[in-house]
Amino acid sequence: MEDLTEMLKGTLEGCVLELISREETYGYAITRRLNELGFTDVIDGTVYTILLRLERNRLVQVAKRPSEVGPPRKFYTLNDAGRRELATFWTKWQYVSSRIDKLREDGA
Amino acid sequence: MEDLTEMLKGTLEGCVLELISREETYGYAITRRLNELGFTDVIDGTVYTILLRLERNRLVQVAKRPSEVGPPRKFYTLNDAGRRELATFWTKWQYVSSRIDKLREDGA
DNA sequence: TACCGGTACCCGGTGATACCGAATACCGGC
DNA sequence: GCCGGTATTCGGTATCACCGGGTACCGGTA
Repeated sequence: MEDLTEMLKGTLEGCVLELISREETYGYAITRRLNELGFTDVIDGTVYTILLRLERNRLVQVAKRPSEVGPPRKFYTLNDAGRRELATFWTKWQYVSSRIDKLREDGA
Repeated sequence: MEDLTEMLKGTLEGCVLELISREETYGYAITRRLNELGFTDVIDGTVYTILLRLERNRLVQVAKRPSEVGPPRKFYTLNDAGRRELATFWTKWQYVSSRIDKLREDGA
């Protein structure tokens, strides 16, 4: 699928939040997971900027732990603010996507 | 619904294309229509920038005609390139929205 | 020992996009 | 003559995903 970057704006961060909410995880693994899920062109640099933003906005808890196969990993967990943010993200997504689908179908 | 601007990035232009494809129309009317359709906070300034972009990218045909209730209107119609753009927009939307919905449901 | 690929993270800068605020202008009615 | 509704334009702003490069840890191999 050709360039989707503009369409991912505002939604990619929510996807990352969702993945973190499932289980404690780290940037490299999140990128891999997103690629598997069809977001094939999302690269690690993008995910790291999102993670740093989440950290700056105090939506996540961070724990650095060593890895046995490479440099240390930064593991992320949602805090209460993060869970609220995730909930409002899905509310917004539901709202926007339903309106767009509606506009597409009966359109006018 | 609170601030949706980030989530509309990359999709609002497609919505405008869709509305134009339905019938020849102009900026002010498009804004009104979008507001009715649930995009309540989208303002005329935003729509006009999109329209000028469509014009610059040669996706629309433009015809300026007088109005009986105000200043002249710029009516827009899709050309072939515009129709192709609209088609690829919906393809992308289908792709992205289905992946996000999937990620939400069975998530991992 | 030196190198290389895979793992893992960070940072400065870019381009695209929706939004904001102000300005211009046409029109009818009070 | 002013005000609200109609109609468009423009310069500037904020945010976001992306790009390119850099740093660093680790195991295997030549």
